[in-house]
Amino acid sequence: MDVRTLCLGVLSLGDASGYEIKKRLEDVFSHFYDASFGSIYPALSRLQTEGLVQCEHEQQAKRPDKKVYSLTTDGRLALVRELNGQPGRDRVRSEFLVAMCFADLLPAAHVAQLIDRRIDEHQRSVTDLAERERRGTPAHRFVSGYGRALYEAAAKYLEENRYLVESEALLAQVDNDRAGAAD
Amino acid sequence: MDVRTLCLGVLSLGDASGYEIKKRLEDVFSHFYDASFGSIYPALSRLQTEGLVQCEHEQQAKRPDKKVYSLTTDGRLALVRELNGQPGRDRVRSEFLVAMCFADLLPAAHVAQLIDRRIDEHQRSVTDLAERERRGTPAHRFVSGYGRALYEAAAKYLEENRYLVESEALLAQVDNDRAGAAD
DNA sequence: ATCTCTATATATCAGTTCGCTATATTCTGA
DNA sequence: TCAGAATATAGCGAACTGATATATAGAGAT
Repeated sequence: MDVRTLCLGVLSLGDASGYEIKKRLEDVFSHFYDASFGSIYPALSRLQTEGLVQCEHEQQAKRPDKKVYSLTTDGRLALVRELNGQPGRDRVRSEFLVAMCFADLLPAAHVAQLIDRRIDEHQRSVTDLAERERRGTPAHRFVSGYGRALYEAAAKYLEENRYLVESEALLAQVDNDRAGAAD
Repeated sequence: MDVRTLCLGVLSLGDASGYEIKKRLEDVFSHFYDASFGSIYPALSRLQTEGLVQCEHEQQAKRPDKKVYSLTTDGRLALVRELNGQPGRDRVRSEFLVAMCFADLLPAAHVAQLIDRRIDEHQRSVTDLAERERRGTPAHRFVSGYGRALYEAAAKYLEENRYLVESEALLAQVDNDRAGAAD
């Protein structure tokens, strides 16, 4: 699955321009899929040449013109075919967790600050997703709830286990200070 | 943070070749960071030209030769400097959750199968990470535990809420069958 | 009043990264 | 005996991100 399929998916929920597709991705898919303008616009061009989407130019007063895309029959078929395959495995990239692995190289205060922020972010995500769960279809509630469950578990884990990395950082710091004093 | 920093991090735990770096990433960082050979080898070359790592050629009987890399003083400084900055936000890409958003376009049996597999995978991840938590430093236990907490929460959520998407798929299917029968 | 920031809208480009392939040897299990 | 996995490095096309360019308009700050 790539950005092209994702665009087909968003368009299956209603016609949209590239800009609007990005906004809807942020609404519905953020937290588990991102796509930049740099990938969306070329994706739409290619989908058009492949005949999977149609495009209509819409002139707007006081705004740049829009290219409003809509799914073709072939596009809908391609979307269903793609979704019927096995989804690729999740890909996660967390610089925060990499940093935590090397907590002993960091000042204890920095580690504590990173964890504080992280818990804050997670709690904001929980609030955000809980709001979304009240809107939308059951399927959208399902994915929002999935995200919420994970952020809640993460925040709880961080509260209960932060001592593990914080004490590592503190111990390493004491060792460093002692080495520094010995110079 | 990019693959270059990640290589510095792995090398701070001990000298290694590109191949070994990949293996150690799979051991310690998989579940929250991936890197392919196609990014690791060029990263090491560039780190060497920048003077952040050193390289020694090691001839092996019955195996291809190794290039064993080690951190330089500059390299260690660069790693600490990078880790002291603010980590970038997590990036997640889950094709599974995208598919769940469009459950109404899929056969109910397919949705059920996807969720079954997903729960299985999560449970295997939990076992795998629980094993790792028994080994390693407190910092490594911390990140493994973080992963485990999330997979556990995800599996539990799926069990308890799968009916949301499964009923959507079933309803859509009934509608389709009725439309088909009306032809 | 002016000025910056945000929003709307599309597009391109350099730099990163992934997945695949090539190359070569050895060991393991069917 | 023969395919596949493991060890080891390297290159390449395709995908994607983040930044930048271009243009207009409204909101809020100073």
